[in-house]
Amino acid sequence: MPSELVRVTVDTLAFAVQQGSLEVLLVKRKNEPFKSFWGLPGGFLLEEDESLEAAATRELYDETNVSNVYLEQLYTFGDKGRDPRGRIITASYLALLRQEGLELRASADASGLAWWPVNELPPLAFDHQRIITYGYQRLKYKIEYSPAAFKLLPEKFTLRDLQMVYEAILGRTVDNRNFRKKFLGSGVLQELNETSQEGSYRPARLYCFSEQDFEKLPDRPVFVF
Amino acid sequence: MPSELVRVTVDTLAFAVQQGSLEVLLVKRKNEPFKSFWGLPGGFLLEEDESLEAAATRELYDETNVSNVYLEQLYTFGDKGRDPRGRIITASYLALLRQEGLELRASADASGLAWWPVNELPPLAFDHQRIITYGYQRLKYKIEYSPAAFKLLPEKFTLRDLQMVYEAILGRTVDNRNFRKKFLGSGVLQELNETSQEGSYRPARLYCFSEQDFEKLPDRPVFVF
DNA sequence: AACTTTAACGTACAAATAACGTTATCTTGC
DNA sequence: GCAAGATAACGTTATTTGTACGTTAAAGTT
Repeated sequence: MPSELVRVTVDTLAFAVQQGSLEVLLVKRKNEPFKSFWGLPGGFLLEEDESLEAAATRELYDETNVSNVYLEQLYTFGDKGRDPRGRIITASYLALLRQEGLELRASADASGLAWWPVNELPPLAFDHQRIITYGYQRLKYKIEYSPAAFKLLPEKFTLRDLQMVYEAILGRTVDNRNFRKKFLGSGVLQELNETSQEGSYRPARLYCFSEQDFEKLPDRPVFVF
Repeated sequence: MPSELVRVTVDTLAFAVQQGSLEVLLVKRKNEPFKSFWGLPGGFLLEEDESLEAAATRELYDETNVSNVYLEQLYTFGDKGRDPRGRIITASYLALLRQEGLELRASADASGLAWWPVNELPPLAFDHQRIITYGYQRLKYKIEYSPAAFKLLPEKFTLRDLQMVYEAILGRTVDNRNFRKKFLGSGVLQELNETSQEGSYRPARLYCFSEQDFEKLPDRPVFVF
């Protein structure tokens, strides 16, 4: 039983919503291959016994200074020709980031680090466009049957903030009144005794999401609009 | 940028439905590690530039003689300790098999090859129980929003056959009349001018599924019962 | 106090779901 | 040939959910 050795990388597709736009975190490459192209943060598996998710976490931290994020495996790409250096398999991960408190910092082997709107991406290195397309689709499904959207929001948020996340991801507007009704009736929102003073009009009530309360619900709510 | 080399395997979780029972195809291992344990058909990535799916197809053929099947990537496991030989990453695949025309044949390095009911599995090698649990869950979701169930049926089948596939996978009975209504109204079934003479009572009409017709539907049907 | 803007609540019809009942068609056995 | 038994196939109703709207409330601004 011959066991060929393989080079394995991890790549992380990190999303955040800012001002109603769904954005992807990209790194500008300083070295070949794909020098000066933008790509996903990621890199090779290192030490013996480093798990895939640990490698994704490490690379994301090294290349962007982002830590403590939600990570979920997307898909593993191993097609011939996806990397000019030969067969390199990559395990891709999805990360969902809260905008608040991020302090981006590029690593030494990057010439840039920036958020890009998911619908206005530059030409990308490797098959990273494919990974983004795949992960974007996954995210669209995910917010419909899981509370993933809350991972993109600060701890306290208004119903409007929540709706903007859904609209940014779905790429369309949803009916404001039906949106409220469904979320308020689902039992996943905890009403706070605070209001937000964002605009200069009527302040909106703040809510928070409780993972524990969510788990206790008799059956899983669905958030389709 | 040091690039550690990694051993990579593929493992395939093959399902079939027989007599109303959802079964998993397992191989009894002749060699260490986990000698004489049952496990999923699979093995190491070989030649340079063999894709993951190609390797899964090859291993499934070599170890079970099964070919021409639907394959879909499940998840890639790379935890420390999942293989006693050290860090070995495995990409797992889901296969859906039609019972008809299968000619199982074990390879030389197996001491057994058999179908096992998904709910009565023996102790399994590596983390294969985890892969099965994961893939079983995926299959449950999959038949609700895709025509995956048809991949487990012969080309011509009765509504009863179809319902038995759903019940075997969901692990519960569903209302016969609502089941018929939803499928007949969904537009995915093509009625044939033939009947099935299975039992010794009233013959049932045969249907077939057309992938092309399915694609043409205005919106995707959902098969939740 | 009137105006503007966002927040929050409410209503009506259509569609889908879920839980049932009934009729039809075949084989078997008398 | 006909009743019995079993599966196939069609139908009905109440309830829930979805969808498309209209209305009122509360803040700041002028």
